[in-house]
Amino acid sequence: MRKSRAQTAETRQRIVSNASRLFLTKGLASVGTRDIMAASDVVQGGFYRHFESKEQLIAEAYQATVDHVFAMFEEAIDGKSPKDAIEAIVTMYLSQSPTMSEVDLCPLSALGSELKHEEKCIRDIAMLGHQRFVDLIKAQLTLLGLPQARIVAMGVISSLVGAVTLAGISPHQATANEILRDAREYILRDII
Amino acid sequence: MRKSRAQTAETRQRIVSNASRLFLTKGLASVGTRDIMAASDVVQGGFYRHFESKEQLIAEAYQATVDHVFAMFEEAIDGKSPKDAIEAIVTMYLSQSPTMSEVDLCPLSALGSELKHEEKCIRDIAMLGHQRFVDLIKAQLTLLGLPQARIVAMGVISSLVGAVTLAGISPHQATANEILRDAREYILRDII
DNA sequence: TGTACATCAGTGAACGCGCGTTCACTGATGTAC
DNA sequence: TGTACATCAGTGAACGCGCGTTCACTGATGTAC
Repeated sequence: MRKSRAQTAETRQRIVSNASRLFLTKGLASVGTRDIMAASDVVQGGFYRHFESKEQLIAEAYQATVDHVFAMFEEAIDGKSPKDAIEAIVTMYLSQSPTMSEVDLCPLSALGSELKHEEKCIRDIAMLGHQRFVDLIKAQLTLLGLPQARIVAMGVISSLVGAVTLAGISPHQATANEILRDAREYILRDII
Repeated sequence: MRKSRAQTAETRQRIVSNASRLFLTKGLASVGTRDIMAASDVVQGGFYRHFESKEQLIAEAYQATVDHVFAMFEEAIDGKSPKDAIEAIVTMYLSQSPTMSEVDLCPLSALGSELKHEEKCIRDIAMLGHQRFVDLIKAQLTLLGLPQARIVAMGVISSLVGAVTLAGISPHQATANEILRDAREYILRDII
């Protein structure tokens, strides 16, 4: 039952992709290797033909998510003025939600406090993603001529992550929307 | 081996107190009923003499933490001007850290994304704490005469929660400190 | 107030369950000649 | 290019482990008379 190299690569990618989605929506701890394999139409035992451990898959899935989120950001700001670019990113970031089925999630907000208890290699990947996000915002703020671009960029990102985290906790959609709407106003208030 | 009512109440309180500390530092999922009972010098089986389920303990521990954090806030701002009060709360909030052993943690930041997957009753308690926090900040901002006090209060809290969450993820203390320092600057910049 | 009984806090072992991981096995694919 | 063998992706069952929870039991405490 050995598969061709192309099929093997395709299966592996399908596993990473399903893992990303499941981890983001249900958390790292509550998604098991069986769930991921079942979603990928492979039996549980096959997991270790592709990955050394669940942790390695978490690392790969995280990295894939980061890359995907940044590809979306790049696409969203392409050709826009710095002002419009920042507004687009903030709006897009604050639109992510588990209830909106097909919206992509930022792992910093989706996993947040869960990452604290992961191994260093995963936290390193997470913080590299954070740094990349800071650089992206900072570059736009600098183009805008805003003073203290780094501090504002750091603050903006903390606000974004906090707002999405809090909105995710709220059992009431109205409260969640209020948190996100107010965060948008708060962040853009002195930029645009 | 039945204990007196006073001793029973004392044991129960010890369990809640230990549970709060353990949950805040290690997360809800990774702390078991055995860990909590062992830390409280009671054998695991005794758990269900005091609580119906782990979930009920989580709810009580969460509520106790919220009350404790607000008691600290009230004490910190007592007699201060609105400006000083806000600065005190922001500084205190951003000083919390698992590495600083005896600092108290806000459950919104400490548990954050983990709360998403908890039952409604716990998320309700969490959002009541959030609302209380918003009201506290909003009241001070209103005293300051700041326009849009509610929006700013919501934004400030999102920033605080996001910054502490991100700082907790960072494996490097220097990066964590930078996140917290920048958040402080970002938040206070247009208030003080 | 003193006694006889019911209550129940704490004990320590056990339950079922789901988890991450391992294993022997299979047969199509890849490789070496 | 064709053949003979080694590789290894996928299978399905099993492993040990820790979890939340349950249980029968003990004996000091609380209650009823």
